[in-house]
Amino acid sequence: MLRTNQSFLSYLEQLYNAQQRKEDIIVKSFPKGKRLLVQNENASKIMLIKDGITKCFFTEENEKEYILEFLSKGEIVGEIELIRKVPCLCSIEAMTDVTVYAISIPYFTSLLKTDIGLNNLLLEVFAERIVNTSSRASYQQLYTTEYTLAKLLELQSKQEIEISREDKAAYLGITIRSLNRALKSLGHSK
Amino acid sequence: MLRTNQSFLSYLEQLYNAQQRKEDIIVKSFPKGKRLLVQNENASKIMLIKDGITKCFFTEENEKEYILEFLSKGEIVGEIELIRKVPCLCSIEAMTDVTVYAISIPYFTSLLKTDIGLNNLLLEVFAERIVNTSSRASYQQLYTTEYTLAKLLELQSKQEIEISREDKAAYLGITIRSLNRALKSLGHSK
DNA sequence: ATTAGGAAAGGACATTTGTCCTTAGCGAAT
DNA sequence: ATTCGCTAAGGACAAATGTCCTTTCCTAAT
Repeated sequence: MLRTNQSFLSYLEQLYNAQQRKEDIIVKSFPKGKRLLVQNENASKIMLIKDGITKCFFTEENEKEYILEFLSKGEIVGEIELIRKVPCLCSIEAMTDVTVYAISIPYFTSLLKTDIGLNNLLLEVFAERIVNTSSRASYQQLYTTEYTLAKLLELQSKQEIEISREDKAAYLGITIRSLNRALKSLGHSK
Repeated sequence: MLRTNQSFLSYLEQLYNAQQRKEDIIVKSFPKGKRLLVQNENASKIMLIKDGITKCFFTEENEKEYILEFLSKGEIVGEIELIRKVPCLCSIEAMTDVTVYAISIPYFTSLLKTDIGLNNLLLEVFAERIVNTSSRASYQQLYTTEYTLAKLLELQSKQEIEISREDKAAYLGITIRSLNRALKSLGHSK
């Protein structure tokens, strides 16, 4: 649920340190609450999270939010949009202060065409995401809220994140009211 | 919903015709109803659909099915499991008679490490799948059944597939009973 | 300490969805 | 044509979820 990717982070640190001109990859910071990417807008950079925690979420036309995943160290954002040449599918918001490696589009494009190591790393990331997203879609449809909430709480307790009730509800795709009921029936009344 | 990929198909036809030893890629057939991959079993080949229509679905522990997508010409299966080195996440079943290019694991692995063209094709496929799966997960959670059913019917009418009621329900993650109700309220009573 | 304002939690009702069982519809065999 | 048997559709009730509004709780100001 809180995704990280140490090998991708190492790979990018290497690229960052190796560059002569310090223009292809720069380090950027986002304070808590700021958005790294905004849904429907064009991404100006590909970013790889160096530190901090973000949430990746859709805002549907009916104003409801749906959180896809929580992204942390070593996770990349904006690359899907570049590959498919479309505006941002979802927003990425800093849940803590965040720093990123911001990679220029032309540089990243050239890497895509030449660097098989990057390609392999990306394939692994994508494979992982497909597995997560699709298996979550499946069990959220087919199981009760209580079951999926229990799974979320379990995952949360294994990691160090603090997830607000709003975010829990948005992750489960339910209302706060339903979340409260489910929490109560799981004995997490407080 | 019915996914196809002409460029990947052309790419593979080229590889198939180019091979000296006719062992790396062979053509295989599956009659309607047969499974190309079975959930939780290990895939012995990577397959690319040459002709026919398949469905890709999870079977959850509570016996319910959830259809992720319908795959046709040029779509690849088994590659995610290879990349992540895990057994099949879902089953792929032939909805019509199907023929595939079956690629040996060692050959595909070597292509992954050397062929940037294949890597780029795969990245595009993966990006597409992530977009589809995640945006579907989002609106299935946040919109009414009627809305998503209407979307399914619309997509179906644009393509040439016949989808049974069971499969429609499995695609929407709802029961047949709910599907019937939704169909009636949309005026598709028959 | 008291009170006012605002946000979070919960009650009540409406709507949706699932389960279970009955009824209707259809094809095959006689 | 009639009946048997199976499958699909729908009714009735139960459970789950959403909406709306009231109540409770917390904080800050006096």
